[in-house]
Amino acid sequence: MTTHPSAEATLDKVLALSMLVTADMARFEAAERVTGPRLHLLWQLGMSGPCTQRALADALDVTPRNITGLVDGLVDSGHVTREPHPTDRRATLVTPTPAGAGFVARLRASHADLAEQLFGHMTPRQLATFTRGLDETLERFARLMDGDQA
Amino acid sequence: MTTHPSAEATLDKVLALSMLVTADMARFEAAERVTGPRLHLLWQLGMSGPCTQRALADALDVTPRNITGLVDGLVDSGHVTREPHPTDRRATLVTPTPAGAGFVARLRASHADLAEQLFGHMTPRQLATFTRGLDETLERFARLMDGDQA
DNA sequence: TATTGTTATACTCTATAACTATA
DNA sequence: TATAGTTATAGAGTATAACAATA
Repeated sequence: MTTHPSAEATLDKVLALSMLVTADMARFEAAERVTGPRLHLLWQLGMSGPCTQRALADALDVTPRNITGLVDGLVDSGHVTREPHPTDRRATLVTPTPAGAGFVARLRASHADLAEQLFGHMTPRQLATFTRGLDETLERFARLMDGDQA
Repeated sequence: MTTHPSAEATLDKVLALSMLVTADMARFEAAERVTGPRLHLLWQLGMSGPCTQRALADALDVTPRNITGLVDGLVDSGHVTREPHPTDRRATLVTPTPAGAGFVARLRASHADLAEQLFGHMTPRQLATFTRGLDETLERFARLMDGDQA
């Protein structure tokens, strides 16, 4: 009954899934009154712990000027504070407030919940098979990008 | 050797794939000097054919005011023109120029090429298995969103 | 009255360039 | 001299609200 899918049909489904994940994230952002780039910064901060704006600029791959704006917004919304760097008086340590830490915790919980909703029903074997397909695709992508740079 | 992946690890890989696809698209946009939202509009226009700004606003799920700005930019860059609607003098028909049509053709070719690069090496059976995993995940997502609305 | 698209206004994200304070 | 962060300036995308022309 099912004819074999074309590579293009499969890519379309990857894109569709990507859009749905993005939409789910947008819902979380709207509920928490935090924009995408600010969420990204908070997520990074949750992984790294308090760090300089320069480090955030490198991690998020945006300009230092951009980080200034994002941190300004997150200070206004009460998610982070700027603390003095203990040894370098030029630098500031962007530090989560309790509200900011709570946000990151909810974000992590939401992430885990989505994973469970999407994949929790699969048997370990099904999940392994599907994940292997993802791994292969990610590898192909890595090779593709290496090739284009060379 | 491979322990079974966790649902969360699999979701992380879906997100990683999503980011790579987005990065690939960004490269195309930069090469063509067209921004993401304008590309989206042109893609939609390629599917629908010439249509009103109102129809584009509905299709892209943005405000009519926003479409005005996007079309302004695409008129400036020579990708579309505003033509009078044959029967409704309030409306305009956003219409691709030859340059705009060429852009959409290149976008489609790029899409097909990426699909081939990512999935062309898989056997029909492997591709079918992987695609089935995607289908299941998309279905779970659909159910999840229905449930949240109810 | 309702609809199409625009003007007016405002906010966020993004970038480059010039500048200050510190290393 | 080099680095961390800011001010200044600019452009794109997004939204709401008020308005004009037309249906």
